[in-house]
Parts: sequence; C-alpha cells; structure tokens
Amino acid sequence: MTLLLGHAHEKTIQRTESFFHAGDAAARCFLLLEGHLKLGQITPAGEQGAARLIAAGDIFGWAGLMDDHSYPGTAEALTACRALWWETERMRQTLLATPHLALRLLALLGRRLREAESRLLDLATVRVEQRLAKALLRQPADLPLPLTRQDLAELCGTTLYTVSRTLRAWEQAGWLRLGRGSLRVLSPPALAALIQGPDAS
Amino acid sequence: MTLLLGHAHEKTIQRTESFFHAGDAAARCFLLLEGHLKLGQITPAGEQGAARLIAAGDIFGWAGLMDDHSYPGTAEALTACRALWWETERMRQTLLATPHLALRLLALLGRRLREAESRLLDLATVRVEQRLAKALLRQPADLPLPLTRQDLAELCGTTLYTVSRTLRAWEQAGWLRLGRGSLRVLSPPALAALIQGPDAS
DNA sequence: ATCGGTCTTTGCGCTGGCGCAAATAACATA
DNA sequence: TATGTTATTTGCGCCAGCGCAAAGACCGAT
Repeated sequence: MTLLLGHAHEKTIQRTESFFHAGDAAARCFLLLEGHLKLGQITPAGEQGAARLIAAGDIFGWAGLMDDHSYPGTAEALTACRALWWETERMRQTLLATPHLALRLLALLGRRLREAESRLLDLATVRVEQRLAKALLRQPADLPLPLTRQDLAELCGTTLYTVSRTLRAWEQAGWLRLGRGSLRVLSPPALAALIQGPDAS
Repeated sequence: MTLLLGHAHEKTIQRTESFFHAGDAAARCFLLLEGHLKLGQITPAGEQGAARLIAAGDIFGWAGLMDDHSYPGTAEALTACRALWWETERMRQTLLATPHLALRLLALLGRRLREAESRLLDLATVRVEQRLAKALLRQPADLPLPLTRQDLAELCGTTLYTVSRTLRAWEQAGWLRLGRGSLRVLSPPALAALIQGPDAS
C-alpha cells in the first residue's frame, strides 16, 4: 500500500476539462478522489456515442494495463475533479508486487463488465422510457450533476430529442423538476414503477 | 503454472448441455479447450436476452472471483465442449501466489470490457443490418456453428424475425447460403461494404 | 443591457423494426 | 413411414423513437 501511494501523482481539473481524450496514448491510470466525470465514447463517424459516469472512489483510464495502447474514450469532468494517477508501467510493477491489489482490481473490473452486459441486455430488451428512469434513479437523489439532455441520451442509448420529450412529460406529471443542466427527482417511486412496466397499473 | 494445472479439473459436455445456469452459485471458473458455447443472459421477465460466444482458448464463468456469488448468465454448448475448471476459492489463492497470472487475467477482462462497451456503442448508434453483418464476419469463415435465428438475434440485439428477414434478403442477393442452424458466408466483401453504410454506393 | 453561444423544447413526418399469427420446412424418434 | 417437435419464413399492421428545423430559454461576458 505504501508502494502504491508512494508513486501516486495528483491532478485537478475543472468542469469541461478532460483527464484524457479518446485515442491518447494510455500511459496513465486514474483513481477519482473528488467530483464526477463522464467517460464518453465516440462513433467512428465522430459523433458522441455511449457514455458512463464515474464517481469519487471509482477508477478509470486503465486501458493501458490491458495491452491497449490508447484510451477508448474521453474522460471529461462534469464537476471539478481531483484524481490520483500512476504511470501505467509502474502500476504494472506494483500489481506484480502486491497480488491482493491485483485481485481487488480484478473484482472492480468484473463489476464493470457485468454492469456493461446488463446495460446491453437493457438496451436490447427494454424501452427508452425505462432505461431513462433507471439512469435517473442510479444517480444521487438530488442529482446536482450538470448533465445535458445529450449526456443523458448517451447514458441510456437514445437521442437528446427523446430524452427532452420524456423528461418534460415527467415534469408535467410532477415527478421531477427540470432546469438547464439540472434535474431533481421529486418522486422516485413513480419512476421505479415505470421500470417495472408502464402497463402494470 | 504447475500450481495452476495441478488443481485443474476437466469436464466435457454435449451440445445443448450447460456448464452452468444463470443464478447458480459461482463456485467454479472455466477455460474452454474445445468447442463453442453461448453465454446467454435472461431478462427479468424470463426471456432470452443478450448473448456472447465463447471459443476455444477463452475463459468464462469467472464471476465468482469478483465478489459475485452467482453466475449472471448461462453457458450452453453449441458444439461438444471440453473445458478445464477450478474451484473459485482455490483460483483466488493461485492468483495471489502467481501475480503475473493475475495480470494476464486482468488483460483478458479488460479486453472483454472494451468489447462490451463497443457493442453498447453499436447498439445505440448503428442499424440492425450492420450489427448483424458484423456478427457474421466475426465468426469463423465457414461458420459451422449451429446458431439459430434466435441466437443471432441475441448476439446483435434484435429479434429473430428481423434476423430471418435480413438473412433471407442476403441469401437472395447471393451473399450467403442458409440452412436450418447453419450459414455460410459466400461474399464477405459484400457484408463488409454494408458495415460501412448501405448508402455508400 | 445587450449580444452570442449553448441548451432545450416541440411540431411534424417518417420509417425501421417489432411481433402476432399462420404456413411451411427440417429434423428426430420410434 | 408416420408423427410430434422445433426452426424458419413471411404477410400484415402498427408504433416507438428518430431527426430535421425552428423557436424559445438560459447563461456568461463585456
């Protein structure tokens, strides 16, 4: 553990800045200490595609450890972020020297993998409405995150238009309150009910 | 390495049999030596959902190592399969004792994770036609795998109806030959062209 | 206050893909 | 060869969601 911390660097960035961009050489791996960021993928055509949120305590940017030489996504801060980082090569050494750390990492990655596969399942079998509800409920209750409609669309695999229309309908039902880049869920139960299925009265 | 092999068990199953089912206690982890199998997820409603193929040389069923106590999916043999397996607990010990193995595993998992996220991106941004074409091209050229239309649908996130219609159209265009649970791609270039975009002449 | 940029909403038309239902084809078993 | 089972095809209708375009709303900076 001292070995780990001894080699750590620290970096702070502001909202809209990035720790790295898709395609950059994957020479560092990160642990987020404070803030929230968006890990976004780009389509071959260059548009924004899927995205994931990273919260304090999560790791990100570990592609370099896995034989990959560039980051597959962009790590953009949604709020001011403070993170620890290590050089990928040195981290590899550290992991070899402290196997229980490697196991810990394995567990984290495994969780991510299952998360991703669960999202795949949802994307293939579940309606936008329900995916969006899930995405909202996953967030901290008051959700101070400055997520644009576009961000939400990427998070649940749809378009900003559909997100806007759906959120608006929910606002008019009194289930949440919208603002520009802000959103407060007033009635989590209502959303939770939607997830089960809109047809279930 | 001798430590690893020393604790290995072997198991062989026939087509349509399974190494484990979704929900089973995740007490073992596997390495496929021969054959092909389908790792399929089930929706909460009980229907078939997404799926992934596993080929000889791939590992599967490692959920237990990652703090998960049951398998998230079902591992069903598409062809006769032979696999090595270890008790999850013992594998954990082995990994602690042989860090480079843990790193190797980390790399494998990382590749999987990126694969899954790439599929997410596709699912959100790309048409069924193109996803299906990709799925076919990923397979061994002659594709002796007995994949049903339902299987293919799960692999690329659509329905068996759409798969059937699409494949039929391609067969009539002369790009492949269909059979019950068999499929031979006659013109990979034609499919590859489709992936770039049907509008590109 | 004003201006420019970004984000959001909403009308409108359209279509890709879903999914039931029913016919057909391929296989397995005895 | 007959019979039940499972896989596949296809007609048909339908609708969720897309995406352009244009109009607002909000924000920050000067």
